[in-house]
Amino acid sequence: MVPVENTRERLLAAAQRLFAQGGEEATSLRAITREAGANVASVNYHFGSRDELLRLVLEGYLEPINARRLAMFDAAVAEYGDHVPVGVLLTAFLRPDLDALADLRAHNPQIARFIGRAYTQPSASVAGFMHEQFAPVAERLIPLLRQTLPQVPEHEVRIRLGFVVSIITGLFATATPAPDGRPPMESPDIYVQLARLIAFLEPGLAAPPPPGESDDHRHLH
Amino acid sequence: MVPVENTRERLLAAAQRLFAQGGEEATSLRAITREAGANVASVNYHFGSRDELLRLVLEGYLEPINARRLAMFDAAVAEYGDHVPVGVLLTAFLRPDLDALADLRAHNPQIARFIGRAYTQPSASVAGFMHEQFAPVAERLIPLLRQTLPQVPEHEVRIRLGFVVSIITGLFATATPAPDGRPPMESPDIYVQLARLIAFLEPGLAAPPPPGESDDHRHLH
DNA sequence: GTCTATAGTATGATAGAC
DNA sequence: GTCTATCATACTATAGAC
Repeated sequence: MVPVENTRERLLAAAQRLFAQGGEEATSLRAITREAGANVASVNYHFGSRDELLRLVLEGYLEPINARRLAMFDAAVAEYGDHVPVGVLLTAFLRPDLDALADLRAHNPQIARFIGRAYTQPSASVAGFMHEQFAPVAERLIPLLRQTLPQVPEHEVRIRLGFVVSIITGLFATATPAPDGRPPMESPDIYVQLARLIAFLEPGLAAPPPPGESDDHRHLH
Repeated sequence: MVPVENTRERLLAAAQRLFAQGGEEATSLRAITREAGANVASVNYHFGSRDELLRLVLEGYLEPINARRLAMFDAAVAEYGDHVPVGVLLTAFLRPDLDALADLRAHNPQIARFIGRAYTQPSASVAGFMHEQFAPVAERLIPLLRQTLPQVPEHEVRIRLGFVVSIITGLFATATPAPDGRPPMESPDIYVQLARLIAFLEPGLAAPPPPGESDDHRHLH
C-alpha cells in the first residue's frame, strides 16, 4: 500500500557506509544524501538532523553488543552463582565485542574503526550517548567482579575495567589493516583472540592491589 | 638585529592552546590566527599549510616523551644487562607518559585528550606521523622484552605491547574530567599510578601464551 | 514524501598592496 | 613579514513548489 520509508532505509545504509569509511566528520549530510541517491533535505526530513541519524547508526551497532553482554552475565550467574570465575566474566564481557568485530571485519572492514573512535573521540554530540550505552553493563559487571575478587577494592576494580575497555577500544580502532601501525591481532579465530585476551587480562584483574591503594586517598567518593 | 619570528612563535602557542581545547578539526586556520592576533595568511606563510603547523604541535609533545623512553631503556640495560626485569622495562616505557600526562593535567587539562585521539583517530594527515614517532621505541623495547621473557613468542609480545599502548592511549584520551565516563585514574601521585599500572600489566605480559599460539597460523609474515 | 533552490556561515588558500 | 580582500569550496538547515 504505502511505498514509504524507502529513502529512509537508503539513508541509514548510506550513513553506515560513509561513517565506516571516514568517521563522523567525514560523513557530511551532503555525502550521505549523495551516496543514498536522495536529496540534501531528506536527512533533515526523516531524522530531524544529521546528528540524530549518526546516533541511530551508532546505536545500531552498540545496542546488540551490550544486550548480549547482559544476557551472558545472567547466564553465568545462573550457572555459577555468587562466585563466577574471572575468566567466565571476561568471556561474557569480551565475546560480544569479538563476534561483532569479526563480523564487521568480514562485511565492512572500516566501520570498526569508527566505533573505536566513538569511545575515545566523544565529539560532543555522542559524548553522553556512549556512556548511556555502556553504564548498565559496568554496573552489572562490577559487583560480580567484586564478589569473585574480594581482595580488590571497588575503586581498583573500576580502574582495571577501564583498562580492559581501553584494550577493546584499541581493537576496534585498529581493526582496519593500517598501512603501518601496531599489529591488529588479526587472527581470524575468535577463540584464539579470546584466549589471548583472557591470558593477558585475567592475572592483571586478579592481581593484589598495589601498596598505598587499599585505603589511601579514598576520602572522597 | 632581526625582529623576525615573533608571529611564528605566537602562532605556534595559539595552535597549542586551541588544539588542546577542541582537537584537530576544531582548530581552524582562522581560529589560530585570531587567537594569535595575526592575520589569516600568516599560517600559510610561516608553515606552508595548516596541517604542517598541527604536525609541529603534535611533535612538540610526542618527541620528548619518546626520547626519554629511549634514554630510560639505555639506562636500564646499563644497569641490568641482558635481562632487565619486566617491571623496569614497563617503568621506562610508562613513566615518560605519566609525567607528561601529569604536567598536561596541571597546565593544560585539555590537550591530553587530543594526544589520545591522535593515536586512535589518525585523521589521514597525522596517520603515518604517529607511527614514525613510535616505531623506534617499539623496535628497541621488543627485543628487551623477548630477552626477559623468552617463553613468550615475539608475535605475542608485539600484541601485548599493543595492549599496553591501548591503555596508555586511554589514559590520555580520558584525562579530561569528563562529565560522565570511566573513572580517569585521577590520582595525582605518579608513583601510585605507576604502581597500579605495573601491578596490572606485569603478570599479563609475563603470562604463558595461550594454547594454539606458539606455532599456529604463523605461516605468513 | 520528495525535490530544487537558497540562505547563512564556515573553511583553506592565495594574490597583491604596503 | 604583514596585511586586506577575495576565490573557491564546503557545510547544515529551511522554505516552498510539486
